[in-house]
Amino acid sequence: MGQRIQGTEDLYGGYMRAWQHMQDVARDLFGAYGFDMIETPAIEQVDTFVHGIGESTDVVRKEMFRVFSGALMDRLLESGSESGLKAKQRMAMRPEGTAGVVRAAVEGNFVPQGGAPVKLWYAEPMFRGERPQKGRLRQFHQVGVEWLGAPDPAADAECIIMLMEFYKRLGFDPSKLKLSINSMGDANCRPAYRDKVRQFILDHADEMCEDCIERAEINPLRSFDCKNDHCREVMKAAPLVTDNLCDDCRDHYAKVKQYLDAAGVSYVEDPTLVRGLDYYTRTVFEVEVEGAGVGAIGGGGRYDGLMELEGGKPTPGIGFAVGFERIALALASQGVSLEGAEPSCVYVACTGADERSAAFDATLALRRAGIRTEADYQGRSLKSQFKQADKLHARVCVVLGSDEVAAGVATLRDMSTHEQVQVPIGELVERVQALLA
RNA sequence: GUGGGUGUAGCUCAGUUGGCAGAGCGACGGACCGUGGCUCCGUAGGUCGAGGGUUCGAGCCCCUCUACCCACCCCA
Repeated sequence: MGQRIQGTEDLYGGYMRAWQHMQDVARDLFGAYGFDMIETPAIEQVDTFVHGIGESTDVVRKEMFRVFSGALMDRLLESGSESGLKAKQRMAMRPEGTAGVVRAAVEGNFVPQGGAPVKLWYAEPMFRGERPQKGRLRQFHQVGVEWLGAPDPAADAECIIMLMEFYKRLGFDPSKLKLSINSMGDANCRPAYRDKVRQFILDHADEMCEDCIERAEINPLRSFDCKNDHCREVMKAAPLVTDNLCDDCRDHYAKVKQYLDAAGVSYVEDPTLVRGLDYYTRTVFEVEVEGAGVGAIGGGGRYDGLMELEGGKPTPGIGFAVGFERIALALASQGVSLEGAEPSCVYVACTGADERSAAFDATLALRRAGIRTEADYQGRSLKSQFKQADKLHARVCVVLGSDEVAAGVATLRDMSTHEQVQVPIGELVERVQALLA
């Protein structure tokens, strides 16, 4: 017998309804902000992710699931090297959503020269080859948005405002959420700043952990959120992005904050907030729930260079992603369930084999009218049919016994008031509808 | 990749020094024979994660494997 792969989950029952509920909330809210849904393939060329996410990131270096056909895999095992592969033969399952959407936007020319911005949202599984733990899976689900072609800082602010509204609609108490924002600079000012930090780490190499010294060359900014307390202490003296922004970036950041203030969104400025994917420029943000212990429940930022990295024309972009599983955990820690209520139904009970076909007819008639209807398929006693109806949260139970069938009527029992009425079988559907209304 | 923990009924878990496999909840049936929730009574349900070892005897001790959980790294 086969087994489920570690770090993957089957979604069904209440958990499935929770995922669907999150998508419904997203559709409503993001729709009001003008976003349309997009679905991109779960597998893309490795290059799409390498160019976008960045070669130096852990996500690309060790967490991507690579995909090969059986025949290709045989050849690879024989030759012992993938150096002879064409780009299209080097595939990976998407570890995040942005790179694929941007690739699609380049390929489909979603934002033609001088064209209007395009706003897209997605709800898709993502794949990362890491060891599972709390709030971390190998296949997990994200809802995210990408807004391409809008350089205006108002877009940054609107994204963040929409994100915070999303949490609220999912059931979070906004006062328990911590929104952190920062600006990471752009192609003009970041390289110089990055060098400064690299130099700072090297100057303090004797006081810092091995990881940080390694980071100095690969991605020095990551040392700001090193788990090592001493490293963080040392990094407190390191140069801050905020002091090293170029005029345009400083101005942009100031306007984003201005818009957030105007909208009454509270935030914390965190000059050490550095999102782990290389494509971010200028505004970055992240949301955590106090005491939930599941890490960030969402994050995003601006990526003005990404369209070019993916082979398109220079086009600004901004977006965020929210992890479903973490949202569910974080909400649970706040005592809120993401699951929608189990759907109610109508139950058709009958007293024996002779009445079964009358029950069959009634069940079909109700379903054809769009009413969720259940019945007994195990030949159980009337008593246990009622138990079943109760368990299914039936609001109305239709009883078809020998008396009813002989008289051409059905008994309708309102399960909450216990009131029963007999109705002509021909009026069954409308009388049930009246009870449900 | 590294480290720690756990695995016993559908679920949550007890199980003493190695001595007949347990409870609560749930499921099912009945009391109420054509009516659910409450109460009471009863019934069913087990490869004790898998394999090997020690022993008269292993859920318990030893070895190997495996799955899951948690933590590091990184991230949603």
